[in-house]
Amino acid sequence: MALTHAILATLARSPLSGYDLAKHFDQYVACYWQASQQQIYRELAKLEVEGWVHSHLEIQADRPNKKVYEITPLGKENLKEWLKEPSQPTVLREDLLVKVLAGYLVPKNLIEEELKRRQKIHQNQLDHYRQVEQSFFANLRQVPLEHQFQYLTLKRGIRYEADWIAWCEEALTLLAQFPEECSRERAD
Amino acid sequence: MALTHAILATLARSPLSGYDLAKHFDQYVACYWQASQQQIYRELAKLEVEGWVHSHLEIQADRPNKKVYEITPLGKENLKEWLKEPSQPTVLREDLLVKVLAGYLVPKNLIEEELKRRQKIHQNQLDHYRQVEQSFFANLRQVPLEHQFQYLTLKRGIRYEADWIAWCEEALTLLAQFPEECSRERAD
DNA sequence: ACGCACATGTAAGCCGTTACATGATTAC
DNA sequence: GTAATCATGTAACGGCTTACATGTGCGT
Repeated sequence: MALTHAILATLARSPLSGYDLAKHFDQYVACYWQASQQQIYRELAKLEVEGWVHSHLEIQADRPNKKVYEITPLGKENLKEWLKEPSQPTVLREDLLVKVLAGYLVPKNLIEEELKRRQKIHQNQLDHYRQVEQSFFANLRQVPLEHQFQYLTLKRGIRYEADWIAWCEEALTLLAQFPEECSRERAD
Repeated sequence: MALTHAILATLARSPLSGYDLAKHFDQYVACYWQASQQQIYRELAKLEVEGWVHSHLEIQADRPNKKVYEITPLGKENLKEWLKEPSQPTVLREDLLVKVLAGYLVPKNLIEEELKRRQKIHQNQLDHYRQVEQSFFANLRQVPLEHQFQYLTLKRGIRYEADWIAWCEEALTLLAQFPEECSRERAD
């Protein structure tokens, strides 16, 4: 399981509370690892039992207190060991493609609208990543090494979104050439 | 849940046994929906209870008998209804990117090797998809409509793999420019 | 005799999703 | 006063993975 290591890898860069981790994940890690707040809290509790992280309460005057988690030397060792293991490509499960596969069963414009909707989602995400790129990685050689590695992951996110947009465009073009007959219902 | 609909969508094209479904998934559906044999068997049992598919035993002389599943009109209605619902992008969970993020903790060549290994995996998959493209979709306008839609999904798979390869290449190039210091261990 | 492809399942455990629960502080 | 943000959790359910279990027929 790798949520464990996604959290360890993030904490290795700087200590964070569960809440801040969740926000960080949403902003920067989402392009390759999505996790809910609930998952993160549960996982942190486990990690602490294992001794891979430890926490201390940070008293805040103006806000609710927070529990800040830090990676332990043991946790860091564990993370390094994990880095050495080969990793497998993710299993893919993409609803939209299943819908495209069965698209001949419904009116053509239904699929077209769905493709356009989807294209916009990826465009928004791409815009977001590009903005992060501009703000934090404008001059790559002057940022700390950790951030240079982070930049590689951001690049992956950028490509991923751009690739989706390109496919949507391509699919829409091809769809336009398909015969209209798909919109007709058959008796069955 | 959409394994249900991935199976219905496949059975809508032609009846298949659980075993054949699993093989078909591996060959053609894997680029957007991966499912194990176990999942497929279990799901088929559920689908039959719901009345969305029904099965009959096909006696085979030279091989073990098989249970062939067909979609029912009710199942097809259900599938069409599902097609009308908007779908969300998949959640991503990519180990390799977590490893890249924490890559500064281990010797540089370790990450490089992993990237090269990964690039090969995607190259192999891409080669496979291109071969499917050549064999089945050489002249798109002469294949039945169902296959034209399937072609769109294959195109997604092709892009996906090509995109991974391109990113690996890019990441390797950038990595080569990173300082060597990452290979040094720090006292902590 | 052995391994492989064909063929169908069960069971345990883990992980992720969703809903629920609580409570403080800030801004309007 | 009420909505939003900050902050931390618990509980139930369901799906997915992994391992196990069983058996046929073909090729070598």
